[in-house]
Amino acid sequence: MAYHTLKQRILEGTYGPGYRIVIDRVAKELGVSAIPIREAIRRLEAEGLVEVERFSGAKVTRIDAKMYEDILSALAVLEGYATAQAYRNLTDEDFDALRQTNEAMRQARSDFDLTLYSRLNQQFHEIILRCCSNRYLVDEIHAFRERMDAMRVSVFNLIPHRASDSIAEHDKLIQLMAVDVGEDAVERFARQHRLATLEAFRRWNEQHTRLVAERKEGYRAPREIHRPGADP
Amino acid sequence: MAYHTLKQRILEGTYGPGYRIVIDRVAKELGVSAIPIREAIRRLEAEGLVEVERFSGAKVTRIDAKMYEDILSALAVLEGYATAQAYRNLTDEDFDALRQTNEAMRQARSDFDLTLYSRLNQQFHEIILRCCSNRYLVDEIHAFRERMDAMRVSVFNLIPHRASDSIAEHDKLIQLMAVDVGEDAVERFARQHRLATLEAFRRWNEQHTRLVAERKEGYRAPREIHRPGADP
DNA sequence: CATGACGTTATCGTATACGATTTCCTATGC
DNA sequence: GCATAGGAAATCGTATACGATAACGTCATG
Repeated sequence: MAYHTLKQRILEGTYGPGYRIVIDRVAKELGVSAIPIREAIRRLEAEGLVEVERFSGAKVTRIDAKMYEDILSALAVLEGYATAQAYRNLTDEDFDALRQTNEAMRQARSDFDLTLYSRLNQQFHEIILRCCSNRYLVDEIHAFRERMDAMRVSVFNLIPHRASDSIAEHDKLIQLMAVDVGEDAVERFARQHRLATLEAFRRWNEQHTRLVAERKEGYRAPREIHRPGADP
Repeated sequence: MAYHTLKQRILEGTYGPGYRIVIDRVAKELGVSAIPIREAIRRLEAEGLVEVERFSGAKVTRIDAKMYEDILSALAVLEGYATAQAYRNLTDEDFDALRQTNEAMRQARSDFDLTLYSRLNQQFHEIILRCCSNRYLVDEIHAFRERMDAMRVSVFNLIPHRASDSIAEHDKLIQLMAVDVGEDAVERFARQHRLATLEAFRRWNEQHTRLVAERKEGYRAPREIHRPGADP
């Protein structure tokens, strides 16, 4: 299906920011007409992943550092609240899973296995989020995270992970939830945990001075030369 | 344009929850082919306003009381945070505008002019929101509010407005911001202001016992009878 | 070399046509 | 009256065709 293919390519960075998706070319490549491609692009547009300009087609949305920070801080707020709503629903098994996941993260950091580390980090937060009964909130958080992950792959892939701090903070969060210090304190800590990533990003961004979003300009599809008599 | 027409009809309640949008009929009515209608529906799908089932077309999303509450509480969290981020950017003119708007709301309540009251209430919060520099957050809040408003029109239009409390709370919020009691206090108050609406809704919903979302079933487009030889 | 004009080509947006699928209506049986 | 089956009609999903528009390449000029 066209939608899933296009979305995946955007999320994994094959189509970088600013890249112009040529509808006819994708249609030909996937063996369908332009209509389902156009429908897919309308969905992606509504999700904010592409921008559609009339008669010019769809470009992958370009993200600057400001927007990255804006999304990250909005995400911090929602995650903080969701964690506070969720933690009293955590079972003993959940707490065990959290501790094991964080321990595995510690090991992944020692092994310098970034891919595993990231996956475990997601898993850690997912254990908590799955206990939040506000499904709308959870869906929004997932959508925000998806956007963040896509940006990270294509643009901000050199941001330091601050792994040591994260793992220690997970330990602290587990403790706060286990002793039930109250929703306010849990919310504040969980929010700050995410906001610390924002602070790390800001410091990194200032050091690098240039506008990171300008780097790795989206790849423009090559233009096929048509000559009368030439093979298609 | 098809998208705007369809969206407006959903937002103003012409198409209620569960209503099946018949693509060919709308296309004929608007004087276009089915293709732009389908594209519009894909956008609305991604926005959560309709649900698309393969070969059965699009139905306006049905909302139950739980989802209404979920959205409302997520909105409360975001609005609280946005207000805390915005208030130090408010000018003297902004504060004057807030006081005037709240005074006009007081008058509208005395006149029992619900439409004006609601418009002024939106205006009040918009004055604050426009001073929030996190544009992503503001866009999300607008999207949430849009969903809430659509639900209110079509399903929950008898919810009490708790006007007296709201106006008093606006006065208090203005005061808290003016004396700069700190972001935490402002955030907490602004969040609670919205959550009070949630509590009012819950009380009202329990009193009414029945599942409000079942009421006012979406209107199904009438079926046109085709007979050979009949005029189109 | 840079810029602007102009023509060609690629691409976009959507109408029409048509096969696939679901919905709806009618007939029949209990 | 109600349930079920079957066929007709409505509707959906998308390929193809084609006019509208932007992108691109080439050429002329300063």
